[in-house]
Amino acid sequence: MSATEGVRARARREITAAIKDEARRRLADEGAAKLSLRAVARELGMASSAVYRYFPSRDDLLTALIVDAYDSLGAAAEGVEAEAAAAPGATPLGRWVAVCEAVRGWALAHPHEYALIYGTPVPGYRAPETTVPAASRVGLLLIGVARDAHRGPAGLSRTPLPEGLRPEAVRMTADLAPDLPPETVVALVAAWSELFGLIGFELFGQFHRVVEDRAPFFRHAVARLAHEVGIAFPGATPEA
Amino acid sequence: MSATEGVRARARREITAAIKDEARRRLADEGAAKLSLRAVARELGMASSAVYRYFPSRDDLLTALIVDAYDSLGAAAEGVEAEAAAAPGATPLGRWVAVCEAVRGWALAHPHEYALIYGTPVPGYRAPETTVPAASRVGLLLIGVARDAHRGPAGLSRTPLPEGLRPEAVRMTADLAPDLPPETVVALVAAWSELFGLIGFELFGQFHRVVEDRAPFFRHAVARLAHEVGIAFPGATPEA
DNA sequence: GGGGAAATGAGAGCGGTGCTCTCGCTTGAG
DNA sequence: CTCAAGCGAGAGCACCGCTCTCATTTCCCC
Repeated sequence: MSATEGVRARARREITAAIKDEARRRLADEGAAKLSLRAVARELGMASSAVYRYFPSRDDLLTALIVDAYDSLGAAAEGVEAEAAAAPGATPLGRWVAVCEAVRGWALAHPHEYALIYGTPVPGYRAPETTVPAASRVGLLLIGVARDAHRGPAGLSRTPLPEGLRPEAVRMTADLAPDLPPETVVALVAAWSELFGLIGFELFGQFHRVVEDRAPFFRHAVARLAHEVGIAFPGATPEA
Repeated sequence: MSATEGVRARARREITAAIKDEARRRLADEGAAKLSLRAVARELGMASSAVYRYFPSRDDLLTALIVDAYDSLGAAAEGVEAEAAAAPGATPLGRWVAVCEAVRGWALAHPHEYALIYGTPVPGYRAPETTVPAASRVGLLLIGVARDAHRGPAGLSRTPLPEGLRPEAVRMTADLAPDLPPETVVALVAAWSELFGLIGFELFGQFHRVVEDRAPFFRHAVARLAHEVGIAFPGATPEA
C-alpha cells in the first residue's frame, strides 16, 4: 500500500472498476435495458446490496458506463487521427476518412456501448452535464480537420446558405468554430450527424439485405461527406 | 353483431387494439425498455395473465407496436409525398424535401415510437421478417422520387464510384432499383441513412446546445442530401 | 337445438428484478 | 485507543415476465 492510498481507497477503486468491467461484459451479452445489478453482483461473488455502496442506483452505473464509452470512442478516434496526421503525405481528406473509419471500427467492436451513447436514451435517464466533454471529442476532431483544411493551400469550398438559416448558422459558428465560415460549420454539423446515421443503420440492422459489403460503401459515403464540408473537391479520393 | 364477425372476434379485435393503445401510452411515459405487460393489464382492469391470450410475450407486443409504427410513419410520409407530387409546379427536389420533413414531423410527434423503430434494438429482440415491408416504405418513397427525377427533363447528376465499391453498387442496384444508375443507388442509400442520422441526433438530444433553430437547418441539410443523390443541381432551392 | 371443442379470464405461483434497511465487522483518522 | 465512517451480507418490499390450472363463455358442427 502506498502512503497516499490506504487499503480501503485502493479496494474501492479496484472494486468500482471490477463492477464496471463485469457490467460491460454483461452489456455485450444482453444489452443495456436488461443490465441487472444483481447479476453483476452475483458474478462478482458479492451481495447485490453491496454494489449500492459503489453506485447508488442502476442508472448511475449506466451513467458511468456512458462516460467511459464516450471517452473510449474519443480516445480511439483521436489516436487514429493523430496517426493519420503524422503520416507522410497526410491530407485533410485522408484524416477525415480516418476519423470516420475509426468511429465505425469502434462501434463495430463495441456495439452495445455504442448503442448506449448513440442509441435510444435510457427511459427516465437524463445525461448529466459531465458527459458533455467526453461526448464532444469526436465532433471537435472533425472540426479540427476542417480547420486545418481551411488554413491549408486547398482551402474549403462552400455551398451558400439559404436566408432563413443564416442567423442560426452565425450563432452556431460563434459557438463552435469562429474561425470557420458559417457555410462550413453548418455542413460540418450536418456531416457529423449523418456520419452517425450511417453507422447506426449498419449497427442496428437497417442495412440488412440492403448493403452487404459495407466497408467500401462507408468509405465512399464519408468521403462524400468530407466533400460536402468542403474538405475535398470532386474527383479527389483518399488513398490511405 | 355482423354476419361475418361474432361477438368473440369483435371483442378480440377491440381488446387487442386497447392493449396496444395503452402500451403506446405507457411507452411515452417510460420508454420501450421498461414497458410492463402487468402495468398495461392493470390499467385496463384485467389480469396480467389475460394479456397473454392476445400477445404470447412482451416481445410480441413490442413487435406489433413496431409494425404499427413503421406503418404509421410510412403512411404519413406517403400522404405528404402524394400531396407534394400533386401540387402545381411540383419538382423532385420539392417532393424529396417534403418526404424528409414528413419523416421528421412524424418523429417529433411520436418520439418514443420513433425510438422503437430507429433507436437501439430491444435487448434480445430480433425483428421478424414481417416488419420488412412496413420498414421499407420510406426508402421506397425516396427511390420513387429519384426515379421520377431520373426520367424527368433535368435528369440526375452522378458522382463516379471508386472501383472497390462497384461490385456492391451493381448488386444493390439490381436489388433496389434496376432502372437507376448505380451511382445514384449508392447515393440514395447513403442519403437515406443520413436522413435518419439528422433526425436521430435531433430527437435523442445530440443537438442540445449545438443546433437550436432546427427546422431550417434540417431543410437545408436534406436539400443537400437531394443534391448528393443528383436530384437537384447547385443553386436550386425548394420553395414549397 | 344441443353438445363438445376452443377461446377467454382470473388467480396462484415461480424465479427474477431494483432498491432499502438493519446488522455486525473492518478500517482509518483524531 | 477510540470511535465514526466505510463496508458486506441478509432479509424484505414491491414489482416484473411468464406458466399453469380452473371456471366460464362462445362458437361450430351434427
